[in-house]
Amino acid sequence: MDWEPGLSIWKQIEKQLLSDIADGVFAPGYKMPTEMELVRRFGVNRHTVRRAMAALVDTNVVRVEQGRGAFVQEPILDYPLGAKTRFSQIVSGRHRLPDKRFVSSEVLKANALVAQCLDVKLGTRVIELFSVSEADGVPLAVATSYLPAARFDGIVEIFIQTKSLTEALKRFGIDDYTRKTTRISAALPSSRVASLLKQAKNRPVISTESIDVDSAGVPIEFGVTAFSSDRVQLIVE
Amino acid sequence: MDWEPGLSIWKQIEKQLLSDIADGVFAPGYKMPTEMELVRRFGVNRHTVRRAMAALVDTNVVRVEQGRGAFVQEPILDYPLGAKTRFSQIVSGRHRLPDKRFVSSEVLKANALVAQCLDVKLGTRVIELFSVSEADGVPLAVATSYLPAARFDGIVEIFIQTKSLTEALKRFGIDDYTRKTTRISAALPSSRVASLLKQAKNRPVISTESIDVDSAGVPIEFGVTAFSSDRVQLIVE
DNA sequence: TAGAATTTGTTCGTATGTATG
DNA sequence: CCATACATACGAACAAATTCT
Repeated sequence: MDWEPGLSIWKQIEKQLLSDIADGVFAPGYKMPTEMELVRRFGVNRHTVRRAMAALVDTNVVRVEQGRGAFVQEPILDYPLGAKTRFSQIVSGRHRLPDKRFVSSEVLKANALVAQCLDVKLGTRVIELFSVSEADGVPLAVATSYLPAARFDGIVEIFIQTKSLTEALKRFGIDDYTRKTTRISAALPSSRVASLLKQAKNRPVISTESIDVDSAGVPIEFGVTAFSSDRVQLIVE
Repeated sequence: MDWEPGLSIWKQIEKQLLSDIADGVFAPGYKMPTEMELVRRFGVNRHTVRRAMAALVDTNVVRVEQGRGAFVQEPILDYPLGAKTRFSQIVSGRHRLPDKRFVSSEVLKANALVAQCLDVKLGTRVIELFSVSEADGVPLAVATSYLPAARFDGIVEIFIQTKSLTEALKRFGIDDYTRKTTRISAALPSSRVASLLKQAKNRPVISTESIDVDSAGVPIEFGVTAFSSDRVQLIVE
């Protein structure tokens, strides 16, 4: 690399790395070269490389983790939390292609939490449905939904076909439902969730618990969702 | 330890540990004895101890972290996110004693994010104010507030006296202000934030960015808050 | 699961060029 | 011309976190 006079070397390196990222040489979510590799590539001191990287961290273009490396920040989707927000609408409204992948489902007896949230008796049979929400093929969240089995028998098959819970609920006569309350917390993902999200186990997830009710106010779904904190931000108005 | 007949040993151990926790022998947030220590204390096999611990994890009384140990879960404060929610009201409403500790403050020039959120020119002088919000002496959140320096000159001293930003803003003629939007994400804390929160660096925080506006709609404060995810849960109606 | 290797973070020290008064 | 301050750039050593074997 030959240096233009008048502009400091670290700024020229910053510029070069920035254009590499823009060109997709280093893709979002993936690891950047190590400092030593960049030292060799640019033929400068490690401090100089670090100065350039620090500038990229400042502008939120990359994120650095001690002992692991530097990673290109992914575009963050703003996910508004409202009574009627629907995943597919939000994602396609951002000009990204939404998809909801079925993972697995099971019928089991409601534990204390599920029973309370769905307002059913302890031990009532409920459907547990795992799915992954994606945008442009990148997983954004893994959702666990609980629905009363008696009322929604066979909904899983419809969900697999339509890839939409909203759509599946319509087939059961529920044209409209609203989000009641949402509890928000943060946690580290289990290895299963981390692998479904295709993210490192040490990156946190935003975890939400929410209850959807039909127009009569009867709970129809209790959902636990883990959002990748690197790819999604929740917005409250 | 002598075992009562008719009740499985692991349940008796669970009961004993539960009462130890209730008695404060193991305090919230602190480490439980290691499995091997419990094995020696109860004179049983490690599997029996693990069975009891698993029950405590199920009921969310303790949390275990691989390689670190088991920790007594702390009581989780539900923190409603609303346009007019005030920290001290929420905490005292839960019959806990709120406190807001001043940490440090500084006057500096607004960077891009701060300038945009406060709707001021880049480089405008702003007050940066760090504080820790506590309930019963336990830190719940560290807050970083940015206020335009020109309008709120001397507010830091008032904040230190009154321990309340709401109160301090009143002295500047702001009797009422509302939260506009809140962005919610999750992250791992910096070492500074972790130590202020008195929590492990590998436990995530819930991070919020919010803008407060006065009754005329003019931004008066931009706040970045890191909530301990082990002690606080955000609630959206 | 214990230690080695890898990778980033921090702190010394040295030297150089530039702007300022 | 000199003194000072400041940003840049390089070198070496060690600390801390993670990953590999």
